[in-house]
Amino acid sequence: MAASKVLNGARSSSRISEETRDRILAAAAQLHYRPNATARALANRRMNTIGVVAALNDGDLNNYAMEVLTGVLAASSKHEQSTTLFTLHDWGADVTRLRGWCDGRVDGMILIAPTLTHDAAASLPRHTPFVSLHSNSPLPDVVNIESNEERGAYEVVEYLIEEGHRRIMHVSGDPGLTGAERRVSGYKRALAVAQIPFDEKLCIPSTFAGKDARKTMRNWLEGNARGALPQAVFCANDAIATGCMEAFAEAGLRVPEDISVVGFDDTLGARTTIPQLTTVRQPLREMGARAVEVLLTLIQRHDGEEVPTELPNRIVFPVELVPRASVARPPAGSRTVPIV
Amino acid sequence: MAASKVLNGARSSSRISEETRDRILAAAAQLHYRPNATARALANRRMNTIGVVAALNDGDLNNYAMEVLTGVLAASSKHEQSTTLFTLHDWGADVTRLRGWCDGRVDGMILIAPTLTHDAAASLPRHTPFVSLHSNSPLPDVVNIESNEERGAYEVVEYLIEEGHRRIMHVSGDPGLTGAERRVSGYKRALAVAQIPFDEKLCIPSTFAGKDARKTMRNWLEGNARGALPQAVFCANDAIATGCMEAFAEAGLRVPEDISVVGFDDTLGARTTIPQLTTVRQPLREMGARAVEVLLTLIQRHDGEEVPTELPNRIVFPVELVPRASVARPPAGSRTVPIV
DNA sequence: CTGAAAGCGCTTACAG
DNA sequence: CTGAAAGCGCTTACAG
Repeated sequence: MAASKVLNGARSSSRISEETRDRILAAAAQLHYRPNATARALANRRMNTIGVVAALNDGDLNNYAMEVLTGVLAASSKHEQSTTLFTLHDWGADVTRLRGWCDGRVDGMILIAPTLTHDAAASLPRHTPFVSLHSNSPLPDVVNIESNEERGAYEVVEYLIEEGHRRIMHVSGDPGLTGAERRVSGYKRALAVAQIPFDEKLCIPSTFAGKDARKTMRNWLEGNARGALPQAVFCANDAIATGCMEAFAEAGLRVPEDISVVGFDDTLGARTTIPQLTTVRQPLREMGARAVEVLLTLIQRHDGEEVPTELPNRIVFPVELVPRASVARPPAGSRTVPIV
Repeated sequence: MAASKVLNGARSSSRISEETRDRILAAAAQLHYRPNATARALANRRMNTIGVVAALNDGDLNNYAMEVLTGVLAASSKHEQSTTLFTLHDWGADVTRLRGWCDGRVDGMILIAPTLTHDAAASLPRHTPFVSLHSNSPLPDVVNIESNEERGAYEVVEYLIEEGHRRIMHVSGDPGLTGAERRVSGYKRALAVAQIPFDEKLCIPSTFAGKDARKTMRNWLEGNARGALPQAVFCANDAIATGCMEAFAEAGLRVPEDISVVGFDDTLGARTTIPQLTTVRQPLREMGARAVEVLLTLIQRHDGEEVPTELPNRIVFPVELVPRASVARPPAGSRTVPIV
């Protein structure tokens, strides 16, 4: 009836008389009428909800995902969309679950740092729009939001070099992940530009989880003489940096007096270490917010609305060096690598 | 048709012949049939989704809420429920929004640390079941999950006293919040038992946000002579403790050599400070998981199912002292308060 | 054991 | 400007 129009407000403005309008409103108020979201969703084919999918490490969301989520929440609440959060343990094993969630309970999905095989990606349902953030590989028909990681890595290593460091270690993320590889590239490029030879023994593989990095660094410290210590460590993310700082503290090494440390991401954790961490800021919240905006236009288009916006397959955000207290000039007597 | 029964599986087991059953399944597979969640929800009056509501500080979820959320996510995914996350800025101003979310899009709501006035609480819709965690005041008809905060505060202060501290500062949470007050009580009680007179000047009001605590402690350090320094600080949560540790680091004070610090909650942040933080563990994940279990039985009951479980209004979880590296015996020459 | 029918609570052409 | 009707895609008595 007309009730629907009136109650949905602005939409059909003028076509109802003041009187019936008031009558409807009065009745609604008296009956404590509350529209039902599921019925509305069924009729509209629109749940006004967006889904967010992230993998859990050790049972919890990491700081990186949290930052992105924060941006997503802000943007979707601005657009009066609910956001439902789905977690999985392993992108490979859990695609089936992911597919199952695309049953109309959400209008679209944001995938945070998915690592999907080509086949898995191809099996994603076509009736649900997707946006990914930092996808490990390009997903067909999915717009991917990423940041200029290689450049960030380059800049932070360049910065260390400018501060006088030459013997710079890199503790990298999970081997095989694009994000990890891009940081290694940036690291190598900065060394090359400064004509510092790349030393394989200073490029230590680890994972993006802080716990692993702590162990990795502990082992390294046990297995190497004090003289082998680098002047600075470029860690592939803030969690790794924190893990390394813990290992250094245990070994009696002071940051930054004995060794400089830099991270990547600029998550909340980067500001609660002591000293605060020099890092490369990825605008994760903005990226999360943008994911929502993009997804929303994808959903409109999917609904058949004519949306003029052009959408590229990739959106690349700039990164930014954030100097804080964890970097100092190398200690006077520290061993340096001769310029080749 | 019978299709519904077959596709919903186990439910009506035997009453359909093998043959039609197979026929149905085959057709479903061939048509790529996917049940629609909103239609199902409308018919069942059950969305299989639970809502979580938390307030934002400075635009993001704090570590406390994160831990709870993690527990909620684990439990709801175990029960094959989605969880949608709602954020608000102010419990007082946003009750209207909260009410609006109770429109069938979720089957029940978990409120994380709500601070609702009596009136606001009374205005919560009766058609949606609620569970609260650490509610600031008892909510009518809402089961509240909390922990033994007073006892936790008592135990950690007692521990500091056992370690030889007598001049113990407390940096408290937001004045007026029950959680903050309970910690103050425990602090006072432990002092009283040890016959240490309560010194108002050592009970510093702050807020549960780490940033504020950092400022609070900075100001305190500037306004007080070094001799006035306490031997130990009991902080009302881990974020406050981290903020204080930062202020101490800036002032050149070493933890725990110059001053001991303890926190409360045992969030992830407690393990990434250097030194790691001695704290009082609240089993936040378990509490979040329990909230889901309780809410689910509330929902069943609401649906008219006979659920035998008795549900108390309050569920109180025990807390546990977690000694780590941020506490040492007080420095030899430090000023102590004479026993009265 | 199976199928036709009504209903969940909305929205939206469509005919007056 | 307004109201009666059909439809969104399921589930569940109910009659065969």
